[in-house]
Amino acid sequence: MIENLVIVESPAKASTIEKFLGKDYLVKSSFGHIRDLEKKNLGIDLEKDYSPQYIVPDEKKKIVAELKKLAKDARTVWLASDEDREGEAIAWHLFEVLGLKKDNTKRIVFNEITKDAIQKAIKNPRSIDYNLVNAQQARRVLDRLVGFELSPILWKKVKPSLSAGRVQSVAVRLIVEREREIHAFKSTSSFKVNAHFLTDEKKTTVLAELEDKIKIREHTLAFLKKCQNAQFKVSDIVTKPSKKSPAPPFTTSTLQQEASRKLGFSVAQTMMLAQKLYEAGNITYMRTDSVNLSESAIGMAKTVILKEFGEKYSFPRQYKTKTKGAQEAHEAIRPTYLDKTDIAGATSEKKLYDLIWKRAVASQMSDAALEKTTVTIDISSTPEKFIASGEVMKFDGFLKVYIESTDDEHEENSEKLLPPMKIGQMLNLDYIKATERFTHHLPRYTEASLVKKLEELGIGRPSTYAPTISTIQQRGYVVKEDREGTLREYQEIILKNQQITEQKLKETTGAEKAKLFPSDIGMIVNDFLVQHFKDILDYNFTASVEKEFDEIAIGSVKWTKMIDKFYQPFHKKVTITTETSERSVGERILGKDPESGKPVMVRIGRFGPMAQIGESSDEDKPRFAGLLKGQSIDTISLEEVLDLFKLPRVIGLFENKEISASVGRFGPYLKHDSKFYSLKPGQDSPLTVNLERAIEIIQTKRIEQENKILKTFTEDPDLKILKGHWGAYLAYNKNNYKIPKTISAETITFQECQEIIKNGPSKAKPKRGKKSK
DNA sequence: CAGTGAGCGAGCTTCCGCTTGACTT
Repeated sequence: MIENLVIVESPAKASTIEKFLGKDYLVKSSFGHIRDLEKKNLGIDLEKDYSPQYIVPDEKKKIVAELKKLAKDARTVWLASDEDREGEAIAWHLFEVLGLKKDNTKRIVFNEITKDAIQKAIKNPRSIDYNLVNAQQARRVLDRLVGFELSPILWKKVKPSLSAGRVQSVAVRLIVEREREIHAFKSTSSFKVNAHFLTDEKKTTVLAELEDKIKIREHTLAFLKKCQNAQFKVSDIVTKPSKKSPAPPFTTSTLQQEASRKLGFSVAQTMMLAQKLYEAGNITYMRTDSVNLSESAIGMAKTVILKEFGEKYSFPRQYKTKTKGAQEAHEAIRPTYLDKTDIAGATSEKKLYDLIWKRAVASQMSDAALEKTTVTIDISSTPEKFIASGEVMKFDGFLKVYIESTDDEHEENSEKLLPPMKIGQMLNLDYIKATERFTHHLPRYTEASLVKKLEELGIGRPSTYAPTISTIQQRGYVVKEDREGTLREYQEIILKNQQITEQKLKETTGAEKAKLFPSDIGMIVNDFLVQHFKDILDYNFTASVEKEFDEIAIGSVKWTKMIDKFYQPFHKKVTITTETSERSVGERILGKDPESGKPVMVRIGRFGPMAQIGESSDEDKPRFAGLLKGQSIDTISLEEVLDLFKLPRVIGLFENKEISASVGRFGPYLKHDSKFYSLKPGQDSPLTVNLERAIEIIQTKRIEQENKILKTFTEDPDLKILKGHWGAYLAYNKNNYKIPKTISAETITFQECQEIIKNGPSKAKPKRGKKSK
C-alpha cells in the first residue's frame, strides 16, 4: 500500500520533488501527455459534436500501465501536472485513463519547485478544472482540423506529403514575405561626413559627424570646399544623465536568441544543451514563457551579488511577463543554485550555463548610470553643424556581468569618450572624411529571430519553437544557408591639409550566415494558402482564437460551439478549394525566346524547379532545363533562363578530349573522357567556368581519387581497397563491400577479397526519417 | 547515377503541445 502517489510531467522534476516530500510520498512522471487524438485518422467525430477519439500511443502504454498499477494501490493520488491549459488536460487524461476516483484524487499546482511552494500546494488541493480542460480540447481539435484538412489539399494541388498548420504556415509566410520585401528593396546611398578635430593640446582627437547625411557627391564636394578655409568652434555642450536597466532572466525564446547571437548555437542545439543542464539539476525548467523568479532565487542572487560585487550592485527585482498568451506555469530559466558559477560537463554546456547564470544574476543588479554628452560644433563658412557625442559610464551596475546583444547587424558603436571641451573653444581640423553609405534592407530571419517574431505574435509555445523550425526545413519550405556577399564600389572624399582627394573603394555586401531562405515550394505553398485561406494565414489568427480559448477557460463559451463556428465555414472553403482551384506549380511567364518566338516560362516540374520554352501543346516538343541552385522561380530573369538553355556547353580540349559543362539530376557537373566532376554550386557555375578552372577541378579530383586508394591487386586491377567516410571498404565492379572487422584492411589478401565479394555487396541504406510501424 | 519534365493510380503523407529516450549510420 502506498500512502501518496504524486504524478508530475517530467522525471527530473519528480526526483526533485520527492526529496522535498519525504518517504510517505511516491513521485512519478507521466512524461507529458499520455494520450492524444488517433494518429491515422481525423480522430474527431464530426457527426457527434466533434467528440475527440483519444488513444494511448504505443510508446506511452508502458508508463500508463505502471501508473495504473501504482494508482490502484495508493491511498491518495495527487495530480501535479503544470498549472496551464495543457497541464490541466494532462491531469484530466490521467484521471480518465488510470480510472481514478474522485474521493481520493487531488489536483495540486505550483509554479516553482521549492519546498515551501510544494508544501503549500499539498495543503491547498482542488479538483480538476473542466473549463480549462475544454479550452485545451478546443485547441487540440482546432489544430487537428486545420492541419488534417489543409494538408491533403496541398497533396492534390501542389505535391504529396506537404503539410500546413496554424503555426508552421505562418512561420513560412513570415520568411516568404521578408524575402520579397528584400527583393523589392532599392538601396540608396548618401555621404556620411565625419570630421576629426584636434584639441589645443593636439593630444586627443574629437570625432564629430555632420548632422545630416548629404545625398549626392557634388553637394558633398561643395560642402568640403566650404570647409577648406573655415574655422570650427564649439557652440554648445549638453550633458544628460541616462541609465540602462538589465533584461529579465531568460525564457525559452530569449535564451534561444541570446545563445544564437552570443554563442552561435542553433535553436535545436540550445534546447538539447539546456535539457542536459536541467537533467543534471543545474538549471530550472527550460521550456517556459515566464520571467518570474522565486523568492528564494531572488534571495540567493542577492547573497551572491553582495559577496561578489558589494552592496551597491544589488537591486532585487521581480519582472512581469509581457508576452502575448503566456501561460507562466514555470519559473524563468535560471541556475538552480546561483552560487554555483561553474558546472561539470562539456564546453558547450558550460558556455550555455555561464550565459544563464550571468543573465539571471544581472537581472538582480543595479541599473548602470551613464552620462551622455553632445557637443555642437559650428562651421564659420556655412550654417551646417558637426555633432560630437560621447558617453561616460558613471556606474557600471549590471553591465559588470552581462550585456544583452541585439539582432542589428549594422550597429556602429560611435559612443566614445570625449576630451574636456569648453563652449567657445576653437578646434583644429585634422581631416574630414565623407564616405558613401548605403541604406540596407530588413535582415533575413535567423532561426532565433524567427522564434522572437513568432513569440511576439503569440504563435507557438516554448515546447514547439525548435520543432516548428525543424519542420519547415524538413518539408523543404525553408533552407538555412550561408550566402556569399558581392563586391560593391563606394566613394570616399577626404579633405586634409586643404586638399580634397577622391577615391573609389570596394567592400563586400549582402553576405549572409545561417539565414532562412524560402524555397520555390515554400513560396508556392504560401501563395496558395494565402490566396485560399487568408484568415488562417493571418498573423492575428492565433491571437484571436486564443481569446476564444480564454472564454472557454472561464466557462462563458462551450468549446464545441466555438469549434462549430469555426469549422462550418472553414470546411466549406476546403471543399470549394478542392473542387475549383487549379493545380499550383508556380508558373511564371517571363517573355519570348528571341530565337523561336515561343513563350519562356518557369515552374515546378516533376523533379523540381525548371524552365520551359514553348507550350506542351506545340507541334514540336517544348525544350526543358533545370534551374540552378540559388536560382528561384520567383526572381529569375528571362536572360538567366535563356542562359540555362546554352547547356551543355563545350569548354575546350584537355588531353585531346572535350570538356563540357552541364546540369544534371545531382547538380552542375563537368564531363571529360566520359567521367563526371561535380561543380560546387555557388563556387563554379557551368555557365561561366573556363578551361583553366575546369582542368584544375579535374586534376584536384584525380588527386583525391588517388589518395582514396589504400591497396590494389595485381591479380585484378579493378578490385580496390578504398578509404571511405566510415573506414576502409572494398570496391569492385561498381559495387561496394564491407570488410569484416576480423580482417585488417592493410593486410587483406586477394583471396579474402574474393570471399567477401562472394557474400554479396553491402545492403542499401534503409529509408530514413520514418518510424516503421 | 549526370538525357528527365507524361500518365495511370495503389497506398501513403498531415496538425500542435506535453515530455524523453531508443534507435541506426
